[in-house]
Amino acid sequence: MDVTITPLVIAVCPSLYLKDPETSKLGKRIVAGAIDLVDEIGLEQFTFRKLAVRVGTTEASVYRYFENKHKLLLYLVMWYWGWMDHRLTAALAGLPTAEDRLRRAIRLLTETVAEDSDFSHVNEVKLNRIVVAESLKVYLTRAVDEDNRQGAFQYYKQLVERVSGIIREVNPTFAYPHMLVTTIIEGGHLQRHFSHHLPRITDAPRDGEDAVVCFFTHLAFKTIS
Amino acid sequence: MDVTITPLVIAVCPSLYLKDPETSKLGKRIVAGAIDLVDEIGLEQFTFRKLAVRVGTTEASVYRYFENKHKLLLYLVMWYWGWMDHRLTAALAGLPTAEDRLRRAIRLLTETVAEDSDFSHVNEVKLNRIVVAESLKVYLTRAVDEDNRQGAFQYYKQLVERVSGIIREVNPTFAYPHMLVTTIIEGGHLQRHFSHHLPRITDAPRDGEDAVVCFFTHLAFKTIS
DNA sequence: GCCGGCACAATAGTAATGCTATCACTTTGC
DNA sequence: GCAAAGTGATAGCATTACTATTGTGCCGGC
Repeated sequence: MDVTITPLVIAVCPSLYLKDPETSKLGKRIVAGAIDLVDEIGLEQFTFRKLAVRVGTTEASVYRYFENKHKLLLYLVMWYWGWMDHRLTAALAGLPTAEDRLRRAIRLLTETVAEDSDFSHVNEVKLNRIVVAESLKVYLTRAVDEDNRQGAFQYYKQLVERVSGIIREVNPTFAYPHMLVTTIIEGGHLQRHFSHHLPRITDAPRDGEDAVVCFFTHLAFKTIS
Repeated sequence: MDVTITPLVIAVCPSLYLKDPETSKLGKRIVAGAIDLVDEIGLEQFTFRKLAVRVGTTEASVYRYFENKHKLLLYLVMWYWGWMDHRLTAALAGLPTAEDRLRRAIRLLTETVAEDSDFSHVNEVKLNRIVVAESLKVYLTRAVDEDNRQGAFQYYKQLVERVSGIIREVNPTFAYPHMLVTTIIEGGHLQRHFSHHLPRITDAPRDGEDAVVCFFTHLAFKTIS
């Protein structure tokens, strides 16, 4: 058996950084530290000064890698979608029917990431929490159009396109595959967030299953049927 | 015919303001000015100093009404949900079947607000755009739990509860009515936002209909069937 | 009509944040 | 061994978020 670990290379759009953090030790410490710190204190409280202290460097050095905290968040979120796209591809490879693949994809997209793959300096469990709690802010900005023009959302679009393709396989006449995919992804995050903070506007799980996964699986298959 | 205009009184949770803006001329100018300004420049660029200049008052005076811009946004968003709840109640009153009422509710919640009712100092068209573009930030904050404990989200919860009730009328065995409602509301906003800024991850409307309204109506009825 | 209180204007000021600049030292690549 | 690049250290400025102080006009109560 081949035990070579495929080096997980996720090439985030260069417009998101000034200097590629993957190319230096400090860069990786900055990314890893940012994930720790945003997960701990939230994006609002997060500043480059605090990050610098945490990582044991200076504010100016952080600014050599990232323009500002919005770009850094965008970098993290798009890294996540690049990673998720790899994961998805691997998980769906062996599945025979489009229905199976769709079911598996929805599960992967809506369930909580439970274990750190330890491939890289990135802690995927923490990153998943960040994505759930903060990633929508990446789109809800005046800078969306500019970021979009620079190709920042490429990995996200690619993943949405992939899952839309599966939906079209299941039902070629369904008119809204993209809207369904983004509704599942972002709706999943939101329901996860609500279940922690505003439980009264969500619903209890049935049969000990994960309510979010169940709900969106049910919703998807019914909607495209 | 009775031409008395019911004065639209929306009592937003007192924890959201320091001094009720409804009780003074300046308070109303602050609220109206905030809606104009956030709609124009977005929440990120919005500051109390700019608002004060726009309204012709001072920063310190604005701070007498609202603690900070997050609370002010929360005030605006909850005013919107109070207003929407009134609207919904009025629009559903005459409809005979639960299906009709659900269909109407989904339309009201997902379509764009096209005309300013002119009842008040609040411009509902602009406020609707603000809610679409910024309201999710109200929940995606470390302060959610505290805001929630103070009852800030009351109007939102009330509206979710009302629509959930209709869903239960249509299908009493459906397990996830709340999740479905919040998915429709917030998903609707997000799709509307995406259609303006990231059209490639949405879908074109069919038959000249509004794609967002169509999609969520279809999704809802299929999901609960 | 006078008085007290309130709302607001005007101004000042502090601390934190976001971001830039400079310079010296060290590591790395050739 | 040298040039170039990367980093640390420090300083600094503009803006933001928020608070405090003081004076003035207005309004209602007596």
